[in-house]
Amino acid sequence: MSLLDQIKMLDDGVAGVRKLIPELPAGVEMCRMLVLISESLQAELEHKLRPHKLNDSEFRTLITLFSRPDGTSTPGEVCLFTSLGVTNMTRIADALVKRGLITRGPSAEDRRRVVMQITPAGRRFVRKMLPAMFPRLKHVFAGFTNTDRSHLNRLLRKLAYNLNQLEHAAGDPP
Amino acid sequence: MSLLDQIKMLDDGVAGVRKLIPELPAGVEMCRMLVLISESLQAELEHKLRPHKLNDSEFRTLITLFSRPDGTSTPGEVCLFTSLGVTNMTRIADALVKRGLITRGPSAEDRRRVVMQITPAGRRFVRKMLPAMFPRLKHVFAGFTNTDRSHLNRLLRKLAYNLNQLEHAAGDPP
DNA sequence: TCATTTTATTTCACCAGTGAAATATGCATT
DNA sequence: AATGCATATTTCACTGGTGAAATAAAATGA
Repeated sequence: MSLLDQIKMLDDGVAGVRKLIPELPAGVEMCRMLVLISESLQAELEHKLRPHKLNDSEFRTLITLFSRPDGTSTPGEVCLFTSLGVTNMTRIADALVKRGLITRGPSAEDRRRVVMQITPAGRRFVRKMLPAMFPRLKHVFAGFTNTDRSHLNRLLRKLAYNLNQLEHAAGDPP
Repeated sequence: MSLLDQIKMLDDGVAGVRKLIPELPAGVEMCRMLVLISESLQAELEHKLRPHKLNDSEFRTLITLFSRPDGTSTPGEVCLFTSLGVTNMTRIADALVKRGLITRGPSAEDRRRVVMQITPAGRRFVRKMLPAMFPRLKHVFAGFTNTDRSHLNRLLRKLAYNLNQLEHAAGDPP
């Protein structure tokens, strides 16, 4: 089923609920739509990655190392940038090491730490893969004017701000 | 780490990549931000559900049945509305049956089918749970004017439209 | 210095989603 | 009515994320 079909069914479903519970706030459809769009974006990315036998997590990890000045970082730090859970990092790094895209070894300064470093092959991979994604990425925003873009950016950040408050509020907002 | 922190790290990370690959299109941050927001929304919902020992999938399934005129549907149909995979439906229905929120039995007309029906307890549960979520849901859109809302709605649907085209295009867009 | 606490990574058991294949029924065509 | 195709659900093996606990090294400080 296509994304638009999914959204259609979502709208129908919410309409059905609203008939029974009219107080249902207006934002539900948008929240769910946002989730659907996000899933579709992820799927799009994974689709591009699959032929190379990498998944989103592994790619994000690789890119994070790529973007560091010296191409190195530690599992904990990578997780800060990628929003991945630390516990996954071991497995992800295992996979990248096996593919020869990064190396991993103990840190000299602090022996609790592990340093991950992108290899030349890893750098080549990123430099080849990333640009290959640009056309599709651009198409996602096709027909968006500059003000469209900046509106969307502003509204998403506002949403994030509100959500952030919710995270920190224990119970219901006043 | 809070959502705003995550977005901060995301922005920093993308900036780092852009230094090395300046052609990186403008939309990346927004795409990733969208995913982060979606994850946060999901987490928020699951947080509300956890005390009741239900997860998002189970709740969506329950609400779908709730919204049907006769409170019944089939696994396949529920999946259309919820965007869940059919293969998960067995397990999800198992859980809901065990909790006494739905019943499940063979269909009289078509014996390939299974009919799921929400129980009175299930209806009570929805009627109690849903309104409890409204305050937080409203807070997500706090500070949004009506035009904000309709802009966001329009832009998200436009995004969905573009993504939908990508799904159907085999390779890169022309 | 030695005990305590903090930090970094890993391991493990569990939960949830996925695609491929199995099963079972219905439907259509000969 | 028999064959083959379509539909609906389930099963299964696999992948990936999560929290709690294990491990190990550094930092703190009496």
